[in-house]
Amino acid sequence: MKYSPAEIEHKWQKKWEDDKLFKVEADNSREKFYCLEMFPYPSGKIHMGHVRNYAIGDVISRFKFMKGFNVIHPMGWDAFGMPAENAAIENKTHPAIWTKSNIAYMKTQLKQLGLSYDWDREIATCDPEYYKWEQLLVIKMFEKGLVYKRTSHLNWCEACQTVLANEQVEDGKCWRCDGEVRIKELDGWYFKITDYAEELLSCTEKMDGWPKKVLTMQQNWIGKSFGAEIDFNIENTDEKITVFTTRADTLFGATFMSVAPEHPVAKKLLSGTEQEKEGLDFIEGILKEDKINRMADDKEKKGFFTGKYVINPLNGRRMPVFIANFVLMDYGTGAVMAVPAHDQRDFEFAKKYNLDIKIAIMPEDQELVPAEMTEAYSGAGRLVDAAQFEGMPNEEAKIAVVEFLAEKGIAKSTVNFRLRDWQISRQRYWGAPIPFINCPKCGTVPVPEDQLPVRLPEDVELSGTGGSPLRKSAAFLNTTCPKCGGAAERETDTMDTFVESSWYFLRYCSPKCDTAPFKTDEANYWMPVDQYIGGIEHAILHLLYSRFFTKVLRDLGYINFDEPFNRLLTQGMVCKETYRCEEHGWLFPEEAEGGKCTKCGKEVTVGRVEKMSKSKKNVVDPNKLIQLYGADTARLFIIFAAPPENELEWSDQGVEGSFRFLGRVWRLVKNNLGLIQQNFGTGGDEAFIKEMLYHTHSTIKKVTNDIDKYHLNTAVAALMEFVNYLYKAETKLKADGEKLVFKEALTALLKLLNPFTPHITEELWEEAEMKEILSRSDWPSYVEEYTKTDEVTVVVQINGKVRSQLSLPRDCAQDDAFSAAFLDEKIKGYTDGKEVVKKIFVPNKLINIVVK
RNA sequence: GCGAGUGUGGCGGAAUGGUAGACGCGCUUGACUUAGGAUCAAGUGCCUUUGGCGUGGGGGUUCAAGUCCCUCCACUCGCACCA
Repeated sequence: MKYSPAEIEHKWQKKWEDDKLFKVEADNSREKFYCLEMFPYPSGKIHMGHVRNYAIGDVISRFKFMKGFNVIHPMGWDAFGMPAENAAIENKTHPAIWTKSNIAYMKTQLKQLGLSYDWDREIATCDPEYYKWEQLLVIKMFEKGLVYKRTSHLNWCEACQTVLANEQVEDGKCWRCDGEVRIKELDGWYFKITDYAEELLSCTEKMDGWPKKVLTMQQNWIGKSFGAEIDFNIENTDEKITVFTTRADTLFGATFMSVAPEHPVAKKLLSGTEQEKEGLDFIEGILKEDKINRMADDKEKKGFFTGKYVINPLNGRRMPVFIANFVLMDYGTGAVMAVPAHDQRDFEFAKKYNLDIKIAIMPEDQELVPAEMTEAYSGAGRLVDAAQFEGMPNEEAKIAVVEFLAEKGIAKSTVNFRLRDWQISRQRYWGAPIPFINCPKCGTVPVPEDQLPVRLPEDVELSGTGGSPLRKSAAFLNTTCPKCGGAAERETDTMDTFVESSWYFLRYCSPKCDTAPFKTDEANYWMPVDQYIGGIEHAILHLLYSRFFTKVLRDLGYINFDEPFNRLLTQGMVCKETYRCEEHGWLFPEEAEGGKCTKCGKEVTVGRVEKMSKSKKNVVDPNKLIQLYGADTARLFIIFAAPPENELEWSDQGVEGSFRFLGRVWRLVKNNLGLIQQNFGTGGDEAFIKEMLYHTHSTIKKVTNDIDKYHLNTAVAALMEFVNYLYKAETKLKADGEKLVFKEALTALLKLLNPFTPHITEELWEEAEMKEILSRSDWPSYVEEYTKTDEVTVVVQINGKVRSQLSLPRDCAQDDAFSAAFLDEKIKGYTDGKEVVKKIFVPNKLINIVVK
């Protein structure tokens, strides 16, 4: 009978489901393993990136399951977000309907892959039973001072009609729609993630289960720097401007000051002056620019002189104050002291506007002359023109200058972070409502716990224009203040969807809990996640936010651990070459059959290998793949084709190869069903039996170790080798004892292969009349002794080059090995008449003879 | 510019400092076949083949280097006027 996956895969999926094979409960007497894959956004159907992510997770889960761990392996839906709302506007449906039907379809797709999820733990974040608890957490955070509202200059995506967090602006464009982002002054809600900056940073040093790359990215994003805040008096006033600097040692060289266009002091300085209008226009011009433009590489530095001066606190120098396009309101204090001699940006600015350049740091090996400088000098040196600090090494002066000014109360050393508070307001409908009431008398009042969830109103017509959709529902908007009972308005912003994904892994621990977000004892049992798997694109956003939430929930007393994810595996992208027809543009692979466009017959241009994407049409539909080859082949190919963290290049021929391999497994076991069902005595060719034991046990060892290290591709390679060997061994079987060992080899093969291709192995297992379900059976163990052969091949090198090979008894003595080597004919040819200078012996491996 | 990483056959990829190229794809030859895009067997780094050369280039450490060190080159990713 031929291997036909379609027939067997459905059967086993149903069986596992009916038996609730992967349903788990917390059990303190057993060691747990939490395997988690990043949950998907229900966009409509799954793509190969999902398949790869879940295939990797499933191998690990099933492996740990067979190893006897209490494995929690949940799945759910990151169900709030823009596409549902856009689809609703387009199709005049409700986002909930669109989302739910997508979830239903994608769930059938996931089930077709035979993934070992405990579906009883499924959650969807758009479910009020989910966001109710999120709202509660936000209120708890508010009570702790970790949530606040303020007006500021925010990133606004015109296409999405909403605000974006800093992290969500990539290359000046919206992370989701690639639309242009500009600055808009708006009210917004914030999470005080900056309170945790220090801990989020310091914990990265202990997170050795994460890829270094991701940790570095997070460290850079948090961006800790040591420096000082220094006050500068505004000339002829009592007011001051505070700057942040990491180079207090260069203060003697500060000749002007630059402030961000958004800085409140900018308008204040201009106020009432004759250049006020011109100055305001200048500010306006910069703020109006979109983010791509403003952040452009070669952006020219532009400034506007406010007409006002500040006084250098060290030497009393009058420093003109400029509004400058390159100063960031977001970083430090939004104002910088400009030291053109020692800062390249200030240097360029000074050259352009003809401002003073004063040397403050003189290097040992050259003499800086302002007029001759072509770029700023930012290296080390001694202070010059520096009063009592004259001649001091600049590193010392960084501290000394601040201490001196601190005594006068005009400076303090500070630590500054690049990390900003997390802006969570979105002016959209399809998100969790922010649970506050704005009362004209009492201000911001949290919605009382017993009134949660604040549900999304059903009566909103989505148009995509005209501001926040929730404002259009009178029933939602108008309410009474829980404090004073007076008329009040509900907050109409909804939360950034990254809030939902910041704690979903906790909800999985108690998905049905209706008294709390989750049960503390269950979370403390299951968490932290032992293995988290997902795309590198979440290196900062989702992973940083989740770490923040975990720490907050710990401090709120919900949980007792510091970090959510012990180990992180960032799987690589799934790529494929692109096809293009000059007339029809990008083509789907099936439209480029035989190098000709199926629409017009023209020659197809084969492009580079790129990430599979709808826009370039270089996609392979998981449904079709499963139809053609079955889920087992799809899983096997994806695991085998590349290490999990590498890019995976799609290869139709590679898929065929994986399918062929499963066919070989199928025939091998089918041919020997009778043998497996029989019982055998002992006896037979001892060497042959030893050989079979060697192959079996070293394969068990290799596959076990490889899966532990997540070298999944080499584990599969070892299984392929094993199957190749078993085909050879099969032809030599005679005696009972040989058949017995061969039978054991086959059962080991099925077990080892099961995490990768569970359906075919389960089917063969059943046909072999094994009693229990394979997925529930034990992982095979190996006997170390069997993994060693009696004879070993020892290579003989002359001067480091391999010249011969010897077959020697395992662990033979050094002297015996050398004598054997010197007796070897080939070696004699190299050693005769030569002086042996040195002899190296590596047991069971190698001999190196150095001759002269 | 700063930071991180990667460079191995025709391709994807293997190799605790110890036989470079496991495994797979592709290719070659053969077998079985009405047929082969099924299956099986053998072969497959390169060359001027008793041998020589080979892991991006150059240098170094070592008995021994894909692996460690220095340097250069190329590519990828992340951050990017962060004061």
